[in-house]
Amino acid sequence: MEAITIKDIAKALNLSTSTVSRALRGSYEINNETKKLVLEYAEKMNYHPNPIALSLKENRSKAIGVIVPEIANNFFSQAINGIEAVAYDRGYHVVIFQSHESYERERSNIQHLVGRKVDGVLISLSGQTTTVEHLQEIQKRGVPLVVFDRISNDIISNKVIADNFQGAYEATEHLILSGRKRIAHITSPSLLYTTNERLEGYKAALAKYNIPFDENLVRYCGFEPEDAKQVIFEVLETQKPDAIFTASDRLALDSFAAVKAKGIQIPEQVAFIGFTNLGVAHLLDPPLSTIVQPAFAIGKTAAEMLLDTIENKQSNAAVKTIKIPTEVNLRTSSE
Amino acid sequence: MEAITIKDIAKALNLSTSTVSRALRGSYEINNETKKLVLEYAEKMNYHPNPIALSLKENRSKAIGVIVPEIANNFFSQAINGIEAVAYDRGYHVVIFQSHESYERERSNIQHLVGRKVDGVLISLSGQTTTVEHLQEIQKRGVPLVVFDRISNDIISNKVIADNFQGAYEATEHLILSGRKRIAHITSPSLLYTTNERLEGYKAALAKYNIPFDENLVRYCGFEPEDAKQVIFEVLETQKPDAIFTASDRLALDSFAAVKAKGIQIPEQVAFIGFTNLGVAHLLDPPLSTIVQPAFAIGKTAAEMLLDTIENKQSNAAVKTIKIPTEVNLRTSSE
DNA sequence: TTGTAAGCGTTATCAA
DNA sequence: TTGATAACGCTTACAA
Repeated sequence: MEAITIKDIAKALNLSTSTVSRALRGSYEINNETKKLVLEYAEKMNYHPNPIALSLKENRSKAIGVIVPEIANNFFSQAINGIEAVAYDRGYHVVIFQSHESYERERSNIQHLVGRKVDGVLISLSGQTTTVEHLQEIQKRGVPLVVFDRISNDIISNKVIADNFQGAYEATEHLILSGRKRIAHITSPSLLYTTNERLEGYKAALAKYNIPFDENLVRYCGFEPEDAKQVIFEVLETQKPDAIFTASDRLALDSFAAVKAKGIQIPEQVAFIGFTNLGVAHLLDPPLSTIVQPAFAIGKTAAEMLLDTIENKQSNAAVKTIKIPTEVNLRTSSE
Repeated sequence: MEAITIKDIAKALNLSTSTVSRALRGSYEINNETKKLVLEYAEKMNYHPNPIALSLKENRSKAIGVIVPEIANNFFSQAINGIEAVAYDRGYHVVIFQSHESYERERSNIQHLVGRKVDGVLISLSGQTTTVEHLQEIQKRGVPLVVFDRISNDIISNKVIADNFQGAYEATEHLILSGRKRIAHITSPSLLYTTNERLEGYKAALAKYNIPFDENLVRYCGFEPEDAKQVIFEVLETQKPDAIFTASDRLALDSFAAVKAKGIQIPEQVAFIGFTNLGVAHLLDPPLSTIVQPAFAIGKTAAEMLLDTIENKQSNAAVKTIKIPTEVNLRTSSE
């Protein structure tokens, strides 16, 4: 069951490989008879062009590379879902790598991908990434790049993110309108772009209702599970907030558990949350309001931008940053 | 910033491409001086062999294909995590496709992958797949195959699954030991292999404690969200179970919500559950016991089997099915 | 309308 | 110890 090649067809039909090649791609300069002959034989023998040979010839692979911190994370797996959907429709393959929040691993992944001659790269930066030379490097090589969600101001490229400002604003406003004044904000590391956007949304809502911003109510938290517990207990103890606004499902659940464990009265809680836990937020008591990251749409949009760039190769196109609205599900506790 | 090739090195150093090639791979028949010269220059110019050219030459791609029903599913994204970990360590790339539970899409994915000349395929069958000709086809082409989780008896190949029998047995036993007698089992479609394994585990536990098996307590449920609700309400109404054992996190949460909504007393509930919701099961009231599918280990094991097969090409190796134990977290409600 | 030949980057065979 | 050449599968000038 070895795969059949153009050469096999040529031999069988007593033609040259070039004639067969042209016939297969429907070139106008080929006799209709010959064309039909070739096409029928190819069909019969279940011929498929060898994509590796094509890649070598044309110096492209019809594959795109995706680098995410962790695949097993609702947000990223949803995003990959969106990416795969677009790629499949447009005849591209998706090659996946994880950086595991490591800068070194991310560099290595990039190397692999450019070595593999992917036609473009979609990346969400690792938590440790502070320099973007590796990204500039692939840009210099002419490989199109779209950065999504974990973006950086240092790299000039197309970007896609959730509208974190809007989500944070709406969520904070909801808490204020339900009577809360001391709203703790437990969030991701301060150097992430999204962290800042959320903080600004939070601040803007406070400002609108003339509540002074108190930085004692804000806590930045790394990705280690241990960090979270400490930070949460500490802010609950020392600041006595009357609501909590957390920046991830993990932080949301940890703070929820902390509230329960301490028997503290926190009737309102809001979380930036991933996809799967959506079904659970309203089952908790008090129920969690959620700000759902539009992960699928982000992946889809990023992939579309990338493939458009790859296929049009508009060198004049200006880079842009697209913000996708978050979906805010507000729930008030029935105190 | 075009990539540098062996030819460039040869020209620069006034050598032939074959000499350079040999020097780079450290062939013993090359003068040490020359070798050093070449290696240093290659290093300096940041030379990397073109994997596509290698693939064409060696008729392999150092890439494996993965087909799963849905990426954005905790179980599968965890499994892909395991797959990627192994693949990365062993220098393989992972190309991802989703079947979206569609047989046609699965066929198409397989076509793409063999067309791409992947060195092997990892697949978890779609819910609609009832025939395995497409898999036999790739086996005929000599492409190694490992089926994981959603397996089929019709295909003869290496397989990796969770030990669903053991998990279901332990969970059911736990419910029995906490005093339950009418344990409803809400599970996946009856033709899936795992569904049957779980049912057998459930039955075995009942048998051990002399509780007669009552098929009225068992409900099979498709992947449509609508199916679930109906089935759950119906079994709660008509059968008045005193415990529920569900086969997925979705079913678990839906039944939990149903119990709450109806105000029914179901103090014990157990679920086969994915990864992320783990953190939430104990926060519910009553808490859910969980049977965690060892998704990462399944992916890892499957990938290892596949790469071993690819690299050893032992044609004499008998196929085997590996069962990975589930992790059972038992929680009793404090009635 | 069809064929010949070169080339994509690499390695293997054979010759020098 | 090194070099010339063919080959992997395909496309495309250029020739016929």
